[in-house]
Amino acid sequence: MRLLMMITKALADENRVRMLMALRRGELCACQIVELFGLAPSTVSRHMWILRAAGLVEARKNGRWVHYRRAGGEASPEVRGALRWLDESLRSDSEVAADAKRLEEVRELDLEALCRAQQRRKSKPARPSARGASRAARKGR
Amino acid sequence: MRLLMMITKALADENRVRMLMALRRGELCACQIVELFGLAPSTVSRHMWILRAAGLVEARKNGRWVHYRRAGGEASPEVRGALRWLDESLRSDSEVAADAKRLEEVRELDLEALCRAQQRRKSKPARPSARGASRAARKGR
DNA sequence: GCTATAGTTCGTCAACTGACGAAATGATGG
DNA sequence: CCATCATTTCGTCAGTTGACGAACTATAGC
Repeated sequence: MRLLMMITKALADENRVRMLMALRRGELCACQIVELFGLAPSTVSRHMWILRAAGLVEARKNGRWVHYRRAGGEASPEVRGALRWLDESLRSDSEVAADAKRLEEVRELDLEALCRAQQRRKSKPARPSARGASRAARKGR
Repeated sequence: MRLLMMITKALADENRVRMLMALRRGELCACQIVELFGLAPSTVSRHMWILRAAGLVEARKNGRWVHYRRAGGEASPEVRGALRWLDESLRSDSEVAADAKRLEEVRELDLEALCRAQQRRKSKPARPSARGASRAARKGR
């Protein structure tokens, strides 16, 4: 029961379900998921932690990047059953299809370029003339 | 996606999952569910409303009693798939088994007697010598 | 070593959820 | 009608959850 409840709670959030569906075609880097859903990196990290704790996804670290993929054949029957149910239920879902389409575009971007773009977006709201401000502030701890 | 999320949110509570499993062997009256789980009637009512809204259970009103049963063959594929997944995943779950055992005892009780017992439990915490107190208070609105 | 950077952890806040009791509803049976 | 009683609806409260930004960790490359 405990594992099953971890799975149902993990599936009880639309973003997490969409993330699982986005992983259907293969593994994704964290920054690609950030880009696809427009969420903060910390939020995506937390979502992936919940999915991992439930056994629904696995993570592979490669240098600075972390790649997530769905749990495979070695996963528990509960997990495999849940993923099968999702796939069957969302086979022709419009939101999932739209995500898949956007994902194709995201996949074509270079990982390095994608992360740099996110970095730029992060610093834009700050004062444009003070690029080093956040760095200086960090030093003062 | 919308129906699927209603289902996953409905399943994201352990009591609701246990209620669904308790309904596996056939329909149950609301007061039997109250007895089985030791929850307030209003709480059970709310849980059953959520399960009904997700299409997982159906209700049949018979006099003062409401009988709940699982959605059957006419239900959507999402619902049928979810119930099948639950049944497979909890086939040998100890909590579900314990509930089933207690349920056998509850089933043997007469419905009227069961409800009267709940009524008695409700008024016991009040002053023992003032049986009509709650009734009188209700009149004063 | 440093610096930059990809990702995670932590603290916080608003929104949601599950629990209950009180009051309302709706059916039964005088 | 009227009282009774099974169930539902409503209001409230505490606990949980999802979002974010700030700070931290770990890796890569100089």
